[in-house]
Amino acid sequence: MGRDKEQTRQRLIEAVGMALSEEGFQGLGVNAVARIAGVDKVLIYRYFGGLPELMEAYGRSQAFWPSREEVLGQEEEAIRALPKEERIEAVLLGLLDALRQRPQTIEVLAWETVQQSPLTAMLAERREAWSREILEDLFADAGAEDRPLLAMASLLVAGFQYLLIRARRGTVYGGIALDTEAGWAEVGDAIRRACRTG
Amino acid sequence: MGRDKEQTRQRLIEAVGMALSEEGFQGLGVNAVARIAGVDKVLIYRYFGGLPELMEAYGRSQAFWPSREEVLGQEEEAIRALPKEERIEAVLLGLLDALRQRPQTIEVLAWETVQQSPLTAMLAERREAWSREILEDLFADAGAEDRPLLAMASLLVAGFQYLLIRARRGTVYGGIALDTEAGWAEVGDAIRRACRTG
DNA sequence: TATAAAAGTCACTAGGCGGTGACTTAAACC
DNA sequence: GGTTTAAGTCACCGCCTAGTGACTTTTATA
Repeated sequence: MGRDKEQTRQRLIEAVGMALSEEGFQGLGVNAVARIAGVDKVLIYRYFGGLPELMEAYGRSQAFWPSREEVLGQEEEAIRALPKEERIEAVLLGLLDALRQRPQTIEVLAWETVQQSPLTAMLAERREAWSREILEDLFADAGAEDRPLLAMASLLVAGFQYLLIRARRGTVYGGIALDTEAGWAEVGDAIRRACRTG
Repeated sequence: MGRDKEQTRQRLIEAVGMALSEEGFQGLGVNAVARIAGVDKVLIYRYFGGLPELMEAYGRSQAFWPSREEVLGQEEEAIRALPKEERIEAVLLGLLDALRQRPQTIEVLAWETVQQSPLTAMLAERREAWSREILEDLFADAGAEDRPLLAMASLLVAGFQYLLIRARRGTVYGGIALDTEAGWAEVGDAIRRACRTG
């Protein structure tokens, strides 16, 4: 390959994503990333300062969290017209589907549970910002009396995120088969059931 | 200390628990465990065969999951008389409280999400067996039509387990303050709300 | 075209890890 | 009391990691 600093930077950033999907965050180190990028590891230090900064660049380059359109689909206006409970339901189901398409996000979520790093901190902050944004956008009509509903929504998100994390390696959790579509359909039904509350 | 093989074995097993609570499973290795036990690491190999086997002994020595009495408290008979939804609610709230008292269990749960090992497989199997047992014991009257309710229960358990895992390092998740009693009260309310469903 | 600056390579250090063989020391038993 | 056996210590190995300094090669520019 030619000598192109910007391209090499890009290769390194992409290598982080590859390392993450191929080996998980466990096998993430300067040596592995450099090897995957086909580049000398010293360039990680020269171009980024170190692995944490490279990770941060990777974090910035990726859309870890789905857009509102991706979560809500085409029927956004219809969803806005729904009562709060069903709106929550639609958001949660959309988010679950969107996250199932994002193995790298799941990997970083798993990472967040065991390590503090600039990347995980940034991602956590983004996630909180994302939920605040969705909240203000779709639930502008929510008041203090709706706080329990929103707390339940957070609990449900926590639940299926945990299941997504476990599904990477395990196959069953609490009787739910995480490696089958039927199992995830049960999860969807459980979300619906929890939201249909009064 | 005197030369007492059994006592040294015990010290090593306890050291695993200490290492787990003090440094998390990340800082878990033969060197760390031996240092904490105040013992030479070679004894880990001599007495157990290696770290995995020592971990297994630790796994066997610990009651990671609370007993039925611990989850249900004194009012077990009263709970048994409740309708299924409220029974589930009582079990979930009891389990949440019990797990909050068990930092080592939380640590192992976090571990399970990132590593496959004979030990984590064993612990996962135990957890599944535990929930099957509770199910058969407290929900013997449940049929196929109650499966959605039980799936929701699993999702809620997954949710608060994830929050417990995150609470070790993070402080807030989805707007819930994980480092305050008020935050956990919100979680409890969310569980109640989800169970009060038709 | 000569030169300077940047891109990329290579060899090395220091330290932590899991794991092992050879040793010393204490206890148990005849 | 002397000998055997097991408990515990120590020094070391090979491997992998993060990180660095010195080197070569290419490119751009004067």
